[in-house]
Amino acid sequence: MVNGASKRIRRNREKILAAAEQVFLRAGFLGANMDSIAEKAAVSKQTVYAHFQSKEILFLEVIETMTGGAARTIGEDVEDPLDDRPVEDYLTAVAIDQLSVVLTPRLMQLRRMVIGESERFPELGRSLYENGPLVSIRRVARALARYKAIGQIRDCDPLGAATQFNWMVMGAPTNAAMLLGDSGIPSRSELDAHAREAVRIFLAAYGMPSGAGGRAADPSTPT
Amino acid sequence: MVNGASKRIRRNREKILAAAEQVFLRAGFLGANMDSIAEKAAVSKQTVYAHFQSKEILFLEVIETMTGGAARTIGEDVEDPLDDRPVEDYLTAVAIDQLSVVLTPRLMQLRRMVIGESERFPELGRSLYENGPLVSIRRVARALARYKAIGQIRDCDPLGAATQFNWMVMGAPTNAAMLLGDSGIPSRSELDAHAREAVRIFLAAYGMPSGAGGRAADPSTPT
DNA sequence: ATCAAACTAGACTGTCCAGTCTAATTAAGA
DNA sequence: TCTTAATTAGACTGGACAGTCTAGTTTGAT
Repeated sequence: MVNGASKRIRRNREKILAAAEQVFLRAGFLGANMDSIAEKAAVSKQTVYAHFQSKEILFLEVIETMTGGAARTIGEDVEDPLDDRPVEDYLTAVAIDQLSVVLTPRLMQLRRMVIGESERFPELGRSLYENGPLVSIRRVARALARYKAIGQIRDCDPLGAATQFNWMVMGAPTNAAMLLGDSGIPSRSELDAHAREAVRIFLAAYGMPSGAGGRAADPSTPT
Repeated sequence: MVNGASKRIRRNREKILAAAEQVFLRAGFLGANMDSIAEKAAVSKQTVYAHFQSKEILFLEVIETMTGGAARTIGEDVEDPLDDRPVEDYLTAVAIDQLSVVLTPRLMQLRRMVIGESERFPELGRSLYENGPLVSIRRVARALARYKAIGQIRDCDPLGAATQFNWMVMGAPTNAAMLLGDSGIPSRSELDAHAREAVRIFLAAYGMPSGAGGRAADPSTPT
């Protein structure tokens, strides 16, 4: 080959990363074992070590890749509101988008792993926080600032309001999923209802008193 | 001794449990090692095994004790509102109480541990969920039902509203603490402000439109 | 004072596993 | 086709660690 990385090399690398992801997510760093990763990747143990110098390096590579990947996925769907949707519609769309991207078994397992290993690898926790919640919150804050400017929501600190909104939407389902396992992940329709209820509450507090964008608050159909 | 368990036996048992708690919380189940538990307890390894037949049994004992203990602590401070405090005062007191009980390094470490081991020991996750969030939520739901009956909040599903309230209060700080470590635990005054803001938002959505118990919503001073 | 139960130090066993080594095989670019 | 880098199976080393064993010591109830 003329310059580095033939097809086979890249393919093996991917196979190893995929296998390692499965094994690490299920067993954690200490519980995982390099022989089973090699076996699952259908590759010799030697090849694993040819690609990644140590268990720790492989682990970090897997987690960082997943963390970054998740960050990229969120926000591809709902672009910032350069359009002029009413706040309620925008917030509902964002909420549903986030819930359906984040509340998957794969990402919930990642989150459990990172939390569990956060004593051993604190930087992973910080990275997941900054690539996850913080990205979403900042995006919503930007939108809220714009909605505030055009008088669709009250005067408030956009970042603070966005933080509140974020955890009103994500708090209950993520915490349930953390402690109850993947069976704690709500169904699509539960998730939808939850998003709408969160938006309703948020706008009752931050929306305009009555006129303008926000419809009057309707306290029926709670979670 | 006349009947079982002399002082020494109980004392050793406590020493072992205390040492095990420290070691397990720091290192997790797999990362912990029985020799260091024995050493930290200032007890021989043999004695550890005389009290607890295996690492797993000791681990479960430690975690279950902590989980139950935490549940008992919450709610000792704020009794149900047999008194006739206004909703706002009651909810604020509950929020501050919960935040200050739950957001301690020790309980946050327990939570991280349980989440991290929830693949290996799923029952611990369920137990922590039922002894933690669920207890608080049900307590608030009972109170909300009463406040609804006396017309201090709107008509709503008390359990759903209590769930919303719980995660508005606990969502942001616990999630931050999970991923950012104990440095993510907010100070007493941040915690206070956060509790008040959560109550404000909650009452904007669930409180009575204007008169009665809830003061008019005031959107200044967000998180 | 006696004696049984609890405890001690520390050596020991068996298992698991990260990481290495070897010698042979395969594949792909020139 | 030739050559070189990548890969393979599997044996091997060394360390960590759960759990046991032994032989002797302390403790506390009677």
